[in-house]
Formats: sequence, C-alpha cells, structure tokens
Amino acid sequence: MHFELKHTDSQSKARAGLMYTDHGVIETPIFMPVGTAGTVKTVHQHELKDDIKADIILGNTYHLFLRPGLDVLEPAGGLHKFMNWDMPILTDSGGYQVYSLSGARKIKEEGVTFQSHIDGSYHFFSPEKAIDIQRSIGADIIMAFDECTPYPCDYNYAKRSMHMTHRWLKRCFNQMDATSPKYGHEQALFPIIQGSVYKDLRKESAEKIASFDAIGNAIGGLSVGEPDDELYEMTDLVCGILPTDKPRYLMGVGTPLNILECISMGIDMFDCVMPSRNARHGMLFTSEGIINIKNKKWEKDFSPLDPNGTSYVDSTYSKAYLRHLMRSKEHLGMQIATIHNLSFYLWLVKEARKRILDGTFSTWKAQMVLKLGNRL
RNA sequence: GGGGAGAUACUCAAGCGGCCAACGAGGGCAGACUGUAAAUCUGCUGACUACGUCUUCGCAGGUUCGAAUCCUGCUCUCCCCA
Repeated sequence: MHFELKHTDSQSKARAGLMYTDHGVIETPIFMPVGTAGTVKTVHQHELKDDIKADIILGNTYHLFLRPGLDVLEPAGGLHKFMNWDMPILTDSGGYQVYSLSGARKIKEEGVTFQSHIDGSYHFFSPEKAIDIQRSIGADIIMAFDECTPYPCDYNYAKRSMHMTHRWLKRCFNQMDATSPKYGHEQALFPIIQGSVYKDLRKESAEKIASFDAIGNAIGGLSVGEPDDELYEMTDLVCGILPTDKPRYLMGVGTPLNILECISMGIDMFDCVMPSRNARHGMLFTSEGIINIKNKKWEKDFSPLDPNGTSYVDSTYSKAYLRHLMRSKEHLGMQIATIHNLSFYLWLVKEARKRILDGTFSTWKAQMVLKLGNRL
C-alpha cells in the first residue's frame, strides 16, 4: 500500500491525494463510515457503495473479536468476504474502547483487561493480541493499540499514558514483523499520536510517531469532549510535524465543520459515528444546515429532504414523510436518514477534494462554513 | 328484574383522610450524541399576572380543621344470574 500526494492547496494546507490498497484506490481527503460490528448500521453494502459512495469503511477489533469471534471470521475468509464488502476496510484496535468502556477495563503495562459488555466475560488485549486479531479480521489498514485518554486529562497522566502508548507501538510493529497477512492482501499498520491537549506532549508524540516511518499516521485522543479550539490547535500542531508524503488520519472527527477545518490543516482521512448515529436519532446534516427531522415544524413540509442533496433519498422522500417514519420508529426512517447523512459527508469530502484540485477550496470552504453552522 | 365491580390528567394506570397538581408506562414537545455498551440517553408535559397563586380525580350534595380518598343521591360503563 502506498500514498501519492497529488496536490496541496495554495491558500491553505489542504491536500488531495491517492491511497492505493489491494482492495482499491481511495481518493483523499476521505470520510470513512463506521461499521463497528461488520455493518454500517441500517444500510446495505450495495447502498454504501452505490448510493453513499463510500470508498472505505471501518470495523472494530474489540466488537468483532467478542462477536462473531475469530473462530467464525477466519473460516469465513476474513471480514471482507464475511460481510461481502470488496473495498478497503480499516479496523480500530480497541484503543477507543479503553476510553469508552473505562468502567469495564483495567490498564497495565502489559495490556488491557476488558470485561465484555455482552456477557461480562474477561478478555485481555495486549498490543500483540490486537495485531493478531486484526490479522485475522484482515482489514487493509489496521491501527496500533493505544490508550485514548479522556478529556479533561491530568497532564502527568496524559504524559505517562502517551509514553506507554509509544512503548505499545513498538510492540505492535514487532508483532507485525513477526506475522503475515492471512488472506493474500497487504495490511498497513498506522501508529497513533496521543498527548491529550498539551502542546509539548503532542509535539513529542508526533515526532516519535513520525520516526517509525509508517505508511500512514493517525491522530488520536481528540474529539473526546474538548472545545473545537483545542481540537484545531492540536491538529494543526501535529500536521506541522508529520511527514507530508504520508496520509494523516484524524480519528473520530467529526462534525462537517470540524472536517472542513481539519482538511484545511492537512488531514486526509476522517471517521466518525456522528452521521450514522445521529441519523438514527433524527438529526440530519443538510446542505443548508442541521435539522432535527422529528420536530413538529416538519409535520406538513412535503418538500424534498434536501433540495440540493446528491443522494436519491434526498429527492425521493419528503421531510414530512421522514418525520413520520422516525416518529413511528420505522426502520426505513433510520435507513433513509443514514443514507442521507453519510451521502452528505461523502459529498462534502469529495467536493473538498475537487475544490483543492481546481484551486477554489478556500472560497468554497468559507461559504460552506456559513451554511453548516445553521440550525434549521 | 336481581347481584357485583368500576368511573383519576391526551391514553392506559397507581393512589384509598393531610407528605397529591396527583407514582408509573405510553403518547406529545424539545435537547444531547465526535476511532458506536447508543434504533440510545436527558428534560418538560393542568392553568397562570409563575421561588407564588388558581382550578382538577364522572355529576350533585354532605361529614371533617382538611377529601381523589369517607357518607348519600344521581348518571354512565362492565361482569354474573334471571
């Protein structure tokens, strides 16, 4: 796998590139829908590909390990075949669960013991084990096992945690060297920068991560509740340190606004549950702003979901109809909303790429920022 | 015709002398959600000239310092026997 930087914007640090994987080429900047348990919730694989136009999706090591488990995924031929998705997949290592399941895990130097949220059983994840599991899942891009620290985070804790994540990273690369892909396609390991919201820690971590000369690099530990200013400050800081010829993945970000800002700082890859989860909860990101489709104001609004939308659902269904479906808890409502939101996110990053390439990114971005802040 | 049970806010349904503007659920209205323990969670939901006042528990009287709660009559609903 390799990355080709095609163009860098003249007025910002936004980049357009190409990422080559054994399951296809990804045009960057890109947004990657989250499909934790081997499915982007509520949508079919063909909808992901043909309607949403996703180029790559995420899976989660922790969730897939617990269920269906490797004794199913290995004979299935890996996650691609199991879920019948022949395009690129990236798996998170379980590092986010160290944060999100903080009440059900114990961290030690050797690794993390999780208590399953499904049946209460205990499972030990070491950096080596996280690599082994991701070898069995078979994603094209796999992530280093890290600790995603919470916000706010005490400086000394953030520092110790970051150093442990660095030591874990070395072990992850060693395990990569000691093992090989199981399904005939290449797997790239991305290391993750930590350091909470502390500039000196972020600088140190970015330099450390860059020294591994990995195929791509990730920024973790952000979008965990910190103000946008800090998200941007940390992102900008590490982008100044990371190599320009490698893709940069900002993990877990974010709102459409966050994504535009971070593209302009030089981020190439994003993922976030927001468009899919919030869709299931009735929040729609549209070309004119954010709407809560469950609100009474849409009761008799028979206009298209998004008059400027690029997905077929935008012109096929009205706001009033989707409001009815969501209020009635009909599955189709969540499916339509998910297709809409993810299509919007994919449209946003693809349009950004187009604008970067034709030199109109900055003016376009300024216009979009105005619209995306709207609450309709 | 006889006997029994019951009528509580938009709906269902607790409450059976003061701690009741009235549990709970649904519904309604709004909000949250950022590498998914999330089809989830939170708040509000009698009226107001609101840290207080006013009108509510089928209807009309009564007992009591005080009633959704006790008594009497009426209206209606359901069940059983003829």
